[in-house]
Parts: sequence; C-alpha cells; structure tokens
Amino acid sequence: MALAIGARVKQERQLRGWTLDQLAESAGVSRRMVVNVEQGAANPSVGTLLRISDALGVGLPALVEPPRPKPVNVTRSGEGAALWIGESGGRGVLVAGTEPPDVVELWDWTLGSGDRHVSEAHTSGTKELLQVQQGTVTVEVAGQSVTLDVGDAVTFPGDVAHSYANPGTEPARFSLAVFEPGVGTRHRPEASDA
Amino acid sequence: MALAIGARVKQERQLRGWTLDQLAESAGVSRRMVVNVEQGAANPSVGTLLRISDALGVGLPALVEPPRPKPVNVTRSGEGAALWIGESGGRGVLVAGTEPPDVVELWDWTLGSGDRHVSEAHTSGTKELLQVQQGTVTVEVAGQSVTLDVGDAVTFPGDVAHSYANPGTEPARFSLAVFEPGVGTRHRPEASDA
DNA sequence: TCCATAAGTGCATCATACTGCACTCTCAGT
DNA sequence: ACTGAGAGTGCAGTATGATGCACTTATGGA
Repeated sequence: MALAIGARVKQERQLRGWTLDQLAESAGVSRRMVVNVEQGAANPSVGTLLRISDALGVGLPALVEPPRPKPVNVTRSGEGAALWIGESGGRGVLVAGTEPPDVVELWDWTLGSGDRHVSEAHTSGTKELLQVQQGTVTVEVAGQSVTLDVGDAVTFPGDVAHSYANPGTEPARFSLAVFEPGVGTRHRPEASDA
Repeated sequence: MALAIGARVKQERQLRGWTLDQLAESAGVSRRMVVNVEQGAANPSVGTLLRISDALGVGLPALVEPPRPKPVNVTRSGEGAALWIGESGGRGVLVAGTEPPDVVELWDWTLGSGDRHVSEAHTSGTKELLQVQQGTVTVEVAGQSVTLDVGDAVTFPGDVAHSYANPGTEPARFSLAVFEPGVGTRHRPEASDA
C-alpha cells in the first residue's frame, strides 16, 4: 500500500519536473519525509499525505486510489447507434462518446437527397463542430443559414434550435462533434448523509 | 478532512450495527483510536486507516473519497434511442442502461404486424428477460420457438443467435431486459505506466 | 433499583511519524 | 578534476499518533 502511494507521489512529482526539495517546501513537509513516503518506507499520517497531495494539486484520493484503467471503447464500422434515420437513406450515427461530466460525442451523419434533420436546443453551453466529408450540407442556426461543400467546416452553439439539410441531389455526409459541458458539475448534492 | 473521514467510518460502522469495541478489535486498533478517528480528533496514519477500512471491508479510497452522487439518468417517454427500426412501424428503443462492467439495459420494443428482428449472439454470458405487454410475440432461440401472449415472459441466453417476431395482425409490444456480465473485468490492461 | 452494555472523555505512557542535519553517490557542465 | 544539483541514507531529537485504563453518562432490561 505504502509502496503504491509512494510510486504515485514520485510519478506526479517527476511529471512536474520538481525536485524533492521543491515538493517538500511546497507541501510544508520535510524533505526527509517526502523521500520516505516516495519509497514506501514510512506510514504517513493523512495530514502529511494531504499536504503532499495538495501541493501536487491532485487530491488525496488520487494517491490512495488505484489508477483507473483508461477505458478504450472501440466502435467498429457499422456498429454505431443510429439515433436518427431520415426518409431518403439519411442516418445520424453516434460512433464515440465520453462519460459525464463534459460529454463529447462524435457522430457520423449521412443525409439522403432532400433529407433534413431538425434538432432541438441542447443543454446550455453545448457546442457543435461540423465538417462536410461528402456532398453539400446546409446548416441553419438561430435564423442564419450557411451552405457547406466538401471540406467546409463550421462551429456553432448547440444550445439553440438548429438543423442540417442536404439541398443537393446526391447523398451528403459529415462529421459532427458535440461538446456538452459539465452537466451536474456546478452543484454537489451531498445529500446521503442524513 | 479528518471530520469527513470520521463521519464515513462511523456511518459504515453503524450500518453494520457494530460497537466501537467490535470495530476496534476487528481492525486491530485501540478503541480509543477508533473514537478519535470517528470524531476527526486524530490525524491517523494510513496504516491505521487501512486497518479500519479493511475491517469494514470498504477499501481505503472509500474513506477518503467523497461519496459519489449516485447518477440518476431519466429517459422521458420518446427520448430513448431507437437502435432498430422495422418495416411495419416496429422499433427497438433503449430506455435505460448501466455503465460497464455488468451492463444492464432496458428496452422497449414495438413490432408492427409481421415485423421480425434477428439478433446476432451477444457476449458470452449475456441473459435476456422478456415480457410481452401487448399483442403476440414469437421468440426463437437456439432452434426453439416459443409464442408469447400478453403478460407472458421468458428468460433465455443472449449469447446465441435469436429473433423476435410478431406473427399477429396487430402491433405487439414487449419489455426486454438485457444483462451483459462484466465486460473487460477479467483482465486489467494497466498499460499506461510505461 | 440494580445491572449490563455502549458511547464518549481525560490522562499517563509507549511507539513512531516527522524533523533537521550531515553525509554519500551519481550525473551533467565547464 | 572540479563544481553544483538532485537523489538518497543514517541518526539523534522532538512532536504526536496510538495505547491502556479509569471514569462518566446514557439507555434499556430483569
């Protein structure tokens, strides 16, 4: 246990290019102690550990918690969830996404000739980034209308109603990144104590 | 900080109906210390804290970590993702699901007259639980075919190919719970250390 | 009332976390 | 070789975590 904590402290320190003295002074702990903690040769108190984790700016849990294996989710071609299907062969496919907070989603959209998709306003602060891969796409946001050809891209707020349409006669395809900032991050319930 | 830790220790202890002496002995720590820790009147070493967390069977992080607000995701009627759409008005809608590992998903399926959906085999160990809400549904699993009327339910393995069909002339509807056990639990990558 | 059990406090004592300093070792840079 | 910086060790002293015991208070049952 102490070894694991020490390894993490050392890793964080070296990641910042700090010397033992720098960390010691910054944490208000003797350099001797920092060395002992890093080597697992000590049984530090939570106070000491807290001061160190604080100096590193990582929070206490980060030191005692086993590092989470960074989840890698692969969505193979055709495996994505089609969350919208148009009338002329169009599809909106969610191919990748992150967990809350700060959700980022990557979509692969196809619009058949004449297809049009209208999206309601998303959560406040949502951003959308779009690049046309094939064909022509018309985006309407807040009364503005822009027409994009292959390679064109646009960034616009997703927290107002908007729509994608294919005005052309051949299928259109575009990549869409949606960023939805920290839902539920601003307030912390902390209810279950009672 | 110490106060927060103490509160959690006390909570866990009382949750188990243990006395101070019981926890103290079980943890191999003096009763006096347990009291001090619970009241935040001490600055325990990680060793002491580890013995206590161990006795409680909750792991060290659980004591230093702020309790995670249990995520509650509400999917309103009509908001679910339709991951399959049939030819006669049928839809397979994912209305709720948990995060890995041990994924549980709740689906709301509608099958138009004559609609049929064939599903490939899922991950090994997957279970499916189905109850018909409306109409008649025929389920085929591993060569067996069962016909279910309103209220009927069936449990079957999802790790073999199977299909749902509506043999009747009116729309059918059923609830489907899918349980996919611990994907990625058996081996831990632990790669990002190098 | 008397007794038993559990929570909580005060204090003397022991064990050890923590400090400070002096020292060694290694590795660039000149 | 010399120098300086950073990593790591050994040790004595000090602060404090941790213990054990005696005590108080509160609650509930015979």
